Amino acid sequence: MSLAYALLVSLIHEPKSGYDLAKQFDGSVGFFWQATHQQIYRELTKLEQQDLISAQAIAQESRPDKKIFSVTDLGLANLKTWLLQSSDLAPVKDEFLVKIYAGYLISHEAIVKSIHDHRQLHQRQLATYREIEQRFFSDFPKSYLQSTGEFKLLFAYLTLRRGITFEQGWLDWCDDAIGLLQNAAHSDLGDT
Amino acid sequence: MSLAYALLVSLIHEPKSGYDLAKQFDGSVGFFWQATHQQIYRELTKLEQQDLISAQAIAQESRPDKKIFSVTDLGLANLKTWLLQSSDLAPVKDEFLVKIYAGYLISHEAIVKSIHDHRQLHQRQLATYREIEQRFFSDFPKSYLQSTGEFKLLFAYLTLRRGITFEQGWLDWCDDAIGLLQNAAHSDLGDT
DNA sequence: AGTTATTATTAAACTAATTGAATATGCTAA
DNA sequence: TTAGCATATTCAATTAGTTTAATAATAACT
Repeated sequence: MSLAYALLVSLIHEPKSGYDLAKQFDGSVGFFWQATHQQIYRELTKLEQQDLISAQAIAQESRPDKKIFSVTDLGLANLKTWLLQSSDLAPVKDEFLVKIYAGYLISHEAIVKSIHDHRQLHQRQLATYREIEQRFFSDFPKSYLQSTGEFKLLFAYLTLRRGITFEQGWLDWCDDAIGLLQNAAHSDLGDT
Repeated sequence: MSLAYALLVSLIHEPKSGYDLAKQFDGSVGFFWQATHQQIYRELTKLEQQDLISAQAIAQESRPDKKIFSVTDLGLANLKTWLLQSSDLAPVKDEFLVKIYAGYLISHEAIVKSIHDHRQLHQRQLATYREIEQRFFSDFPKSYLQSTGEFKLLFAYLTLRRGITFEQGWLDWCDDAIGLLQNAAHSDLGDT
């Protein structure tokens, strides 16, 4: 259900093909809602049947032909209705935290290593966000407050900021956790 | 796949029935991995067939009979193997962020209201975590470093800390976002 | 010339997850 | 006393998501 709306949001931001959507939705909606190309193409077919989007066939010479999808008036109306509905908290489903919870079952070193590895993944994700920030939002929010109208950017900026503090929160947690585990290891060996 | 391991983790922490598992797994694993009772009962059946867990039928007088599941040696071995494998970043799937991204399509007031509403949900979740912290971990990590052996608690504490900073991060973001939107609204109306 | 990579879409099979009930027992409160 | 609630589990149907791969066109490298 939400996938449909995520696609509408991406398409209203900028009309595009299923292939474009499959590559990270467009580098922004894709950061907080992903799906495989299979899922996307199937959903697009459904959305077209419901007249929420319409396809424009583009014949290409140097590449296979493609279909560019745009949101219809009906689709936009549907989307706006959805936007006004309140959202539940997104259920957290984090395999890594399940593993941490059961960390007492394996060796200290193994857990510290897995936290360290995981930290790197978050570090990389943060770097990606930082790049986007520099490239597109280096003058936010100062410059924003002088110009009017381009609200699209403001909202993209808000979601980006959430991504950044989320990843930073993970990095802090990893450092914290490794510290605690090393303290625990020391007090286990040293102080008797 | 991961559901199976989440169940094993919860059951190794403490053997319990499908019904118990369905009520938030046990108030801890359930915070970062949830499933409906349907899903849980089906998965338990599978796990039993694979000899990863074993059931003990408990006849009860004042209540319907139940089955208490425990993790078998095979189950524990499987679990440990899984624990040693590295985890990908948990994919973020957050409907609320999709709505924020499309916030420019609806009125300023509507967005601010939805952020405010969402903030309350996170506030409540944070309060839940804080209660758990006070009830079970009020002396952490100080007291922990003096005692040895009870690693179970340490790891539960680590996951709880992640939950707390996650929710606090959301609260900060909401305040930030509302502030930015109100500034934007002011500069729109006031400064011409 | 042939292999690999990228763009672009579709098909089929399967697994996981959600939704809505049904069933059964006994307790509690109107 | 009977309606509703908490415990406890199971069935059926549907929807969502994953996996694997087929198809097709061209670019780009070797």
